[in-house]
Amino acid sequence: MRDTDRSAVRALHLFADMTEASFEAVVRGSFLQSFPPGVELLRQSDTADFLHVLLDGSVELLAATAGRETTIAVVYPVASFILAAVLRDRPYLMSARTLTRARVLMIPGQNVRAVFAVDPAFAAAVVDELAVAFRFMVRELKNHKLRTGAERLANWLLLAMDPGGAVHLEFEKRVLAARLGMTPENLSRALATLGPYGVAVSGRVVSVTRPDELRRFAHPDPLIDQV
Amino acid sequence: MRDTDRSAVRALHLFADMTEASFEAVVRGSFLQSFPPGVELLRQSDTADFLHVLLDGSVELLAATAGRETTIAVVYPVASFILAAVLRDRPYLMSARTLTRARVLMIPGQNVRAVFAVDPAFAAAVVDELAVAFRFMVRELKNHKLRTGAERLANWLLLAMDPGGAVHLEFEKRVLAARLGMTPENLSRALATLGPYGVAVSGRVVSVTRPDELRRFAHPDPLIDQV
DNA sequence: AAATTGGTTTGATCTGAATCAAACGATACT
DNA sequence: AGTATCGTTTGATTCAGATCAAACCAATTT
Repeated sequence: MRDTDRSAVRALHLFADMTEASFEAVVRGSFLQSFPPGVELLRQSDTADFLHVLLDGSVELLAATAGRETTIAVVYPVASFILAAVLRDRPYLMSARTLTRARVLMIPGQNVRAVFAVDPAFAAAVVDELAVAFRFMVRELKNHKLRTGAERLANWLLLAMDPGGAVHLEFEKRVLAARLGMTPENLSRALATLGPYGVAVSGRVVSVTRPDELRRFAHPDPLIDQV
Repeated sequence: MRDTDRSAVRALHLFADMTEASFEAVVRGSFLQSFPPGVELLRQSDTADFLHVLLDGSVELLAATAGRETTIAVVYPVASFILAAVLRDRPYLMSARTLTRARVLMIPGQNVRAVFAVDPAFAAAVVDELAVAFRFMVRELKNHKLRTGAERLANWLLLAMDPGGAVHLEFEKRVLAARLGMTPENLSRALATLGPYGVAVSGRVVSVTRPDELRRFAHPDPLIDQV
């Protein structure tokens, strides 16, 4: 690993407080790798050999059964993924696929488990990360079970818009659709249904002209949307 | 706490490996309480003051927003709940309500966080519990997004049936419906649609006469259904 | 400039599930 | 025994989304 990468990794919440010796022990045998878009990083049901930490780009977590497939979450830097599988040394429950070009740090699961046992600061950081991940999953489940597609979209827009009310999509709409748990066709329709609440689309720019009205439609809820 | 309760609690996975001193520190200020059915143990958005451990009975975890409500999970003994909120000292994301008469051990969140910092065995158990909870949530999300109601029911029956193919429901069908994420009406219809695959209902007993056929319909998947 | 490509939008249809409403059935109560 | 109560079932309707299909549009290639 290059020195500049090393210090970037060291600064991550997960590794910030641990001792230098522990950090060495975790990083030994790890490798940092770049991937092009659309690469499958790991497949559900494989055994959890490496903890993955996303440093750049974006990664989609997805799950499949009986010929169907769904996006569970989209990961942005800096975040670890599949920590739970690594800690328990069990098979992955989800597959992971790069959406964009991505840089990923891969840490042998053994290292994580070994250092966890001896460095309390690392243990605390791991628990924190895991608790956040758990709560994220609960939020996602609530978002999905308690809201319609248009409502999920409205709340997403309210969070993503800049102070001027503009949202610049930095990825394809199909990706946003997957992230929001709907088909591209339905995203298109959902955007149309938000028209009367002051939402207008022009290519990759969505403008929210009457945020208060959109908020009334969206019913934002800190227990779901808050980061 | 009575001695017999004390040793029951001590035997829990979460507390089994910790030192006696740590256990004392966790349990000091905890209390064991019995509740009748239908009692709200905690409400979403309240601050997480107590870690709850269910010793007897069953508890429903539910979430609400904008006037809608949904069941997230049903907890059976012995299991902790809302561990993540307690560890992070953040508001609960879900409410909890007893389904049956229930005995619950309530541990001050401070105790959990304090002992976590000093007892590695306890820290390890906490992480284990949390990782299991996370993976449970992923499974639930997959179960819900990738399957129809009838399929969820079919898989539930396959897991719940005894070797003779009988399932004795020990709760009302409305509770099962909530657990499976559907309305009571749709549970009734789902049971009817499974008729051609050898499922017959008689009061609170469901019999599966042709398990292999039901399995073909259900597409059981270890990454979703396995415990 | 014409053609190809791939993402997006629009329209029509179909399916899964919620809702509304009424009937049904078992149990507890008077 | 008769009656209220509550959970369950059945039927009709509505709604949210997925799917299928075609049109559209923009960017790039030839």
